[in-house]
Amino acid sequence: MSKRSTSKHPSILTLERFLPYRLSILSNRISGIIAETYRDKFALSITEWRIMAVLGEYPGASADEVSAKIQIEKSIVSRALQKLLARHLVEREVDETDRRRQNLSLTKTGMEIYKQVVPVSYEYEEQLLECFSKNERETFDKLIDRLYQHAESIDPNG
Amino acid sequence: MSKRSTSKHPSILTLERFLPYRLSILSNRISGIIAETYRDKFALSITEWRIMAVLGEYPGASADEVSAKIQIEKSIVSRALQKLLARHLVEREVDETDRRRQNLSLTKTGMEIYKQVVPVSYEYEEQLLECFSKNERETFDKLIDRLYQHAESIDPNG
DNA sequence: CTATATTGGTTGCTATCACAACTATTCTAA
DNA sequence: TTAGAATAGTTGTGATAGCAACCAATATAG
Repeated sequence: MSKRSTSKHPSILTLERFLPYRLSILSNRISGIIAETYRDKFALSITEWRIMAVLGEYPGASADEVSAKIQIEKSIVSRALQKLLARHLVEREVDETDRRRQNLSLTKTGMEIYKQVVPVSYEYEEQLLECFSKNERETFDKLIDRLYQHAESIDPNG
Repeated sequence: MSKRSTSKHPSILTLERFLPYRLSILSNRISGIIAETYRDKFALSITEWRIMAVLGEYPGASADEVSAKIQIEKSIVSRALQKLLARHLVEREVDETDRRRQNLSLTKTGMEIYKQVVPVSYEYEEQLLECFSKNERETFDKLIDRLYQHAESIDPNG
């Protein structure tokens, strides 16, 4: 517990130096740029693209599995899927061994789009990482992963 | 401009290793935890808190300045402000030298809340950074800032 | 001056998100 | 078996985000 209310911190919060804020701004910026590209070039939202990305990696996944994978509410996945189905980028078939479940996969068209988006994404990532040396990339990678692991273990009411 | 379409990248995108995705997940996780605290303990949304944080740092700021500072659409700031005004956490007065402008500041109550939220925020940040050494914190700091600077310079249609 | 552009701020509209309720199917345990 | 819990997925609803249109005040240019 070891929580004390002595003033070990400043009494004013400088937003620009506050880690959660900075990560949020950074992430918004980085996602925003690529979201624009996905939208303009492929008419896909980030969520839609993430669903397709999962299906590219794991064909036959269920909506629930996709939802868990990309950490997006299943209702949101459900509605995004409706659009992808309507555009025939994704198809689904009822799993015969468990008729609650629907196995999802990219259609031929969906796969064509997928194959176009993948390199664009990698190019963008590459462009971002230009500002780091090889060493820095590895460090950044490691630190991000560690922070994520650590954050997962934090109890909001600790 | 030195863009090649030779397959220097894999043909499948592994979402979990894709930087923009990882940053987004990380940021969501980190903001999500603290959002819960703000909501439960102070009935504030992240946006509302950010507005208050700016006003704590810069009393007398205008809605436009707040909006620019926290990089949130002015319409969203406007609506969030309505709530803060209704709860008497923030007050505003028309600037007499420019009657379009309204100078915002925390009320007495708002300041009390502010003083409670600040240490909670710092504690949380501290808790997050536990997983880094002093050196790693500095490195992470530097890399984040550099990446942000760099991202700002990227042309989406480059 | 006065027409026009600019700026600070609000409002309308639509899309998206979060959460809960609901349907249908399958699993579990008496 | 069969009642109740669990699971896959959809839908309803309210809150928030993002964009554009808008109003009012001010600044600028002819």
